[in-house]
Amino acid sequence: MCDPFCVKKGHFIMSEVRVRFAPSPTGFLHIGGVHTALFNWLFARRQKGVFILRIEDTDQSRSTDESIQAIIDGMKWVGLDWDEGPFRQTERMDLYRSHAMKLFETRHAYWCVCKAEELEARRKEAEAKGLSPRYDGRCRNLGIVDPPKDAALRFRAPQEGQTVIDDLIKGKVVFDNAVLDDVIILRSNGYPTYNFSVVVDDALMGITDVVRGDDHLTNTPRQIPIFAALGFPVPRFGHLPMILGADKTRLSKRHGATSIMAYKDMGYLPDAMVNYLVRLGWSHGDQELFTRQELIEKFSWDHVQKSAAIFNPDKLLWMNAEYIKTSPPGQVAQALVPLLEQAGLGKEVEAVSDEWLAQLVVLVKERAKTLVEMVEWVKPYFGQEAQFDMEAAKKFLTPTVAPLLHKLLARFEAFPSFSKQVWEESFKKLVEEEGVKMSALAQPVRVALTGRTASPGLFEVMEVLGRGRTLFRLRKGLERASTG
RNA sequence: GUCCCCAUCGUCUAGCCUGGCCUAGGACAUUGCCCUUUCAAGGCAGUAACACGGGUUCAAAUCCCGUUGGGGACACCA
Repeated sequence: MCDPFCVKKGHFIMSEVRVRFAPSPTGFLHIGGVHTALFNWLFARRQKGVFILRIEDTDQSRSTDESIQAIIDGMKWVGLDWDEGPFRQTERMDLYRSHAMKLFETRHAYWCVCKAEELEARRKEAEAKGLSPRYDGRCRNLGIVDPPKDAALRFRAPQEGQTVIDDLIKGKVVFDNAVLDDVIILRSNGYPTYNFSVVVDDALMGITDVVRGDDHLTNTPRQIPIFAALGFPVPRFGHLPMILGADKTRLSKRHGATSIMAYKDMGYLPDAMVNYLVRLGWSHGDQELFTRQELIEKFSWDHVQKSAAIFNPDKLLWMNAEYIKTSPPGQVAQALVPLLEQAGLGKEVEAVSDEWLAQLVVLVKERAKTLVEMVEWVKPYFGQEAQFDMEAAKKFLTPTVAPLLHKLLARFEAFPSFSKQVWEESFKKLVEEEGVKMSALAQPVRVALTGRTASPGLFEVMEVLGRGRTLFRLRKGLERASTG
């Protein structure tokens, strides 16, 4: 085994793939973040490499511990497990400072005494004149060696030649170095800036493939010269297409929920989220549904789209419905329990078995597109009595149907135990004998059993309810019908 | 303003690299029909796209150039 960087013919032949997801903890983990994390994770798992979680919290004013927790919770929920970390950049300050000083010593960096306000004023002025809002290089050749406390350190970017990226997704991208700015690498408060801390960390953590959002593409030519100046090998880069809202602008709150945990609360299954997100920018022929294992086996950069994708909640909803229908019922039931408790059914849930809950899921899984919808579908099956929907009862539990209902009840009561087939036959026979339409009896029974006009098949409902409760509810329904 | 990226149905995409098999396939959504004890689910069918203009070629969705359109970046944010 050689170390992470084996150099061969000037290219890096990696013994092991090492990738990272490096969010900044300034809010909730959003859909876009999960998307990038997912592609990195898939690549790592496919290559049997290492997936690292790194928290980029060098912006003290915006980073919070709650956000870090939100990132961790979100990652865990979608099942993207990391092999190293979470690392926090604020715990690695010495590393950035020492490397920054190394750049200063090698004259790759210089002190800048321009004030932030001045800089902004100059930038605005340039913009007003229609010029590029770049740093004018004022301090570049001042040769400051003994800087005031509030000086910032700038990287002396190359001004000539080109920087070429052989992007994993976009292919060859060329930048003229003339457009490069001398970026600040150490702020006047001593904290490193993003473009510097990423380079130091990506190098020190042995990241072989830097895969991030499209919006970082123009950061890459800024970072490559820093790798070089520090004497580090340059990793491969890959820039993923962005996720846009329906109006083709960057996905944001305006487009609805963007926090991954909001989808958990809305009753989405993590596997459905992952499956939907992976299809945003990646494909494998015509296949839409993938198991996690299939994803790992089939993932490659070859079929990653170059263009941005629009987030389509309709398709996500469809996919969630697919997962609800096809996931193991016990697993769905487990995910449903917290939502049932939230709906105030904690006691009822406690009173039933896991098996019965799974049976309940099977009963309603075809009609619920989310777990939240499923809670509504499942409510009528808890408790002894059915909660009548007023209008439904008024319409179907009328004195007219009472005699019919009475006859049905009598027949059912005669059976010592429940049998779907036997009870259904008996039901149909009665309908035939009475010469009424199926629905004339079915709807009143449905309302009696569930309190509502829409439900799964009558006999499946009875099966879940059991003989005792079925008879009980039928009697209650008859009572209601008789009194009007 | 400068630089960079992108461009197939409304949306996600297959096909593009290695031109002909494309009268452009699948999925979501949508429309109609079927199934049906309700609501779903399911089945079948339909509407719908190669941004535009030039090349190259016997042949272009596929290769080249330009235009247009969209997106991104240009902070002591990440």
